[in-house]
Amino acid sequence: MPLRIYNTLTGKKEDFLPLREKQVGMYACGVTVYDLCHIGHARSAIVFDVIYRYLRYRGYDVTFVRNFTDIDDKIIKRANEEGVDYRAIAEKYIEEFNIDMGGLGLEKPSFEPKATDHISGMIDLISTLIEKGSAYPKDGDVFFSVGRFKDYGKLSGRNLEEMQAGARVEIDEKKEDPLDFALWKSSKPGEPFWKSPWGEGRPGWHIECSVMSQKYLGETFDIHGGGKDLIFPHHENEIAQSEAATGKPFARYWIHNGFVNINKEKMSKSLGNFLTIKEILKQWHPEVPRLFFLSHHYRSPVDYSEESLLEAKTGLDRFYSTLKAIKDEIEIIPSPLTGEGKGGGIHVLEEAQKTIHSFQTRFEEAMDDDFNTAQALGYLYDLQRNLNSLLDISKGHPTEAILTLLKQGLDHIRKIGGVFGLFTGEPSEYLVRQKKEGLKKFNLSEEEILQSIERRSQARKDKDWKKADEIRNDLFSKGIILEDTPSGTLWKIK
RNA sequence: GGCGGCAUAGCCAAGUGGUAAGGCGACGGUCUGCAAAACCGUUAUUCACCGGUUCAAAUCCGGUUGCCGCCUCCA
Repeated sequence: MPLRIYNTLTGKKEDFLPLREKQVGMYACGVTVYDLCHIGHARSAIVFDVIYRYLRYRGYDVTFVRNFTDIDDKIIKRANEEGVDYRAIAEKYIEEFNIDMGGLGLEKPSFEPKATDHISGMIDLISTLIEKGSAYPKDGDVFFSVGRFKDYGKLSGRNLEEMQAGARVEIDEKKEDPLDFALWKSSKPGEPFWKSPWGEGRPGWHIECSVMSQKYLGETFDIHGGGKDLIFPHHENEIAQSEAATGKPFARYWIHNGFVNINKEKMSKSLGNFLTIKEILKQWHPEVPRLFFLSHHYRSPVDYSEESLLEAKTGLDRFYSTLKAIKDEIEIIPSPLTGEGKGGGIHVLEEAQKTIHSFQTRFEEAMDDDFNTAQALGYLYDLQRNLNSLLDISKGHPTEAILTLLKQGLDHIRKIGGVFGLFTGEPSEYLVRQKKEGLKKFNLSEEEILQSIERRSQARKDKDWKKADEIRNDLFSKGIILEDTPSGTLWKIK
């Protein structure tokens, strides 16, 4: 069964057949570096990170390009506000981007080109477009003539008449048609500029992606993606420029991720509900937002809320607990495998066997269906429940059969974790980290807790249940939950 | 005004023709001194509403209502 991808260009799920067998060229629009990245950038980045990882899991050799827009009106504005050179702004926010995305556990793309490193390529492309009659210079600016590109609107599903009818486009005297867009903008005094055949200026926004994608991936390549908001005009314009210049199809599969709302409201600076990645990472383990996003289909809008993130955290905690329990069972148990388990485990064993053996197929089926990570996670929860059942019947007396299944299950979780960027930490370290952060939050010391546990253990030995329960309730009110296990009393954060 | 999307349990969420995954929560049970954790069970005869097509519809078609996005910089 082939991988199927929903293609914005056709509005349908299509079999994914790359241009060259076993190789994929993929371009994702990155960010304009004039401010800190927010949770919406995080979603987009995570979506394409997982697509990148899954394609490689599927055996493709993937060239993944993600650009930086490092020259643009907003950057210039910011630089003016802060009284610094535009390059200082760009550099600063590229650095912050790298810190944030690293923090989220994103893999590095194959290439991360910057717009300003490709100005001459843009000038060449613009020249070609002028030669071919698709663009026209006017007083130091160059515009793309939308009316002369017959396929204009094919990505966003609109036609020229409609757009002109409802046009809210700024009327620019220089444009032959209000829908035409700038390929090159002349610079005003004091603005950064590059020399060009049309005078000093800077590139328009869309041209950079056409140039950089084609430079690293060829004139026609497999996948182009970004947030839904980029469909129009950005990606529409990229197609127009590129195809008008080369006469060949540009990107073959267009993938767009849905938006992030915050508490049911669109995230925007004016509403003041703008969440940066730094704020998220201060509050949550990086895999929490990841699990949260992957619990939804990448094309659906997603509502970010404290509760949803907490739910994701609960899920992540459980996975790590299961992972740790499995490791303990496999590693710490002394060798003679005399165990009989608890008995009555035949049914559990068979059930688990079925789930574990079919897991990989089900995972791949889900992912092959337009990267249905939510479905895949459903299977992962199934797997986890079965593994916990095995642990339950094993409890310190694993049989060969149980150990084998536990190991297979562990391998599966690890492998899927590699595709999803989840469960990358050592379970025990993850759990310790959760505890430490919880202690800080509740302003408690571990020593204090251990002393209480010690006193309670003594009370329990004395069968002084009243005292034991008092101590436990006291800790509970401070945010600590106790678990009595055969190997002693454990504690965790509420 | 134009274009597009969405509506599935208390909440979150998969599911595009074959009889409703999964998670959180809640309740009951096993275990436990009691709990916690884990496991088992229960929690949508039904997928916004009304029609239609079909042997069969959450899924397809038409209509209604409600929400959202895009058309301007935006992940």
